[in-house]
Amino acid sequence: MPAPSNAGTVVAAVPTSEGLRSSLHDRGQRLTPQRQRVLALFERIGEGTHLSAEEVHQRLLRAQERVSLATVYRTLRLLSSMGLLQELELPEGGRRFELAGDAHRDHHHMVCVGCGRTEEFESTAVLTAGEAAAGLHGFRLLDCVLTVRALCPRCAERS
Amino acid sequence: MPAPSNAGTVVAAVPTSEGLRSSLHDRGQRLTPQRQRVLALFERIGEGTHLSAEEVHQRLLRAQERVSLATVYRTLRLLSSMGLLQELELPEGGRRFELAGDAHRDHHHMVCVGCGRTEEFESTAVLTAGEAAAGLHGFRLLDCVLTVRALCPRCAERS
DNA sequence: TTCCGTGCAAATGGTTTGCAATCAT
DNA sequence: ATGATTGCAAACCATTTGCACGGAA
Repeated sequence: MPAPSNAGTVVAAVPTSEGLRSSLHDRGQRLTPQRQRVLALFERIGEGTHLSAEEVHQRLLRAQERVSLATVYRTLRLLSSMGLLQELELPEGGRRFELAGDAHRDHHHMVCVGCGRTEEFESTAVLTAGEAAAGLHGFRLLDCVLTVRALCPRCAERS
Repeated sequence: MPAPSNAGTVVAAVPTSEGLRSSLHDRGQRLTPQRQRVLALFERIGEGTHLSAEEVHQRLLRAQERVSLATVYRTLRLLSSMGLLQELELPEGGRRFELAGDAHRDHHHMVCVGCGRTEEFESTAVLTAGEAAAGLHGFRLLDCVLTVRALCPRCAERS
């Protein structure tokens, strides 16, 4: 299922520990090992993967990095509010998060309602449409997420 | 082209009691007053409005139509699986439902993350993009929902 | 030293489910 | 009559929160 889309030339605009530290300080908050661990996890796995809070917790445990589940939740919310992570609303599971990047204002999902298989794709047309709608109502666009519900070839066959 | 519906007589695109009855019978299920009431509520309010399970329950109570909350949940799931309702995933509140119609393959939402105000808009460009993506991966498109996260004029001002 | 952040456990709130009674067919 | 459906309440589960301790600044 690897979409070959994630071609090269990705200039890391992703905050590392130092960037994260100053961002937090600007808000009167602190850099903690837990926060570093959560962000580092997302950086490690790259932009393509969506994780639930539970999955983040499990992966950290597996990596010998102890972070309580409650803190995972708090940190996911924090990093999202800072714009470092993006929250997704996929039809299937509950809340999921992925690393935010500039590319993500224009990064969409197609989910098979039969088996849950998810493909990602990009489309500037969608972003353009979102901006048009925002302008029309005087809104300031933050990001737009298109979720295409569909049947994958295998599931389409069975129905 | 999902939901081919009734061939021949093109009367109501929206199944009324009779249509609902036969659809249910095809699945070995029954037409009950509760199911009629829930569907009728959505038909009454039209396509534009999204209701949570709790809101459906409240509205039915207000209309003197007693349906337990548990049954509301069961019925919403049932009607969605039949394609009569469409489940939305708006960032703000939990699950919401609205009447499904062909128009909804191209019917999108812009949500203010500050106050929850929601505007709807249409864009054929989005549907086109979704179809392109579906074709690319061999998927069969069911519908596509674009959620634009944004700040409404009022909330934008305060930040 | 100051308080922000963490871990734990308890609380929460939306959604689901077991079961006996009820109703559509 | 038969089995699907309902209502109720208890069960569930993901997420949030109160509180005391520990650690960044």
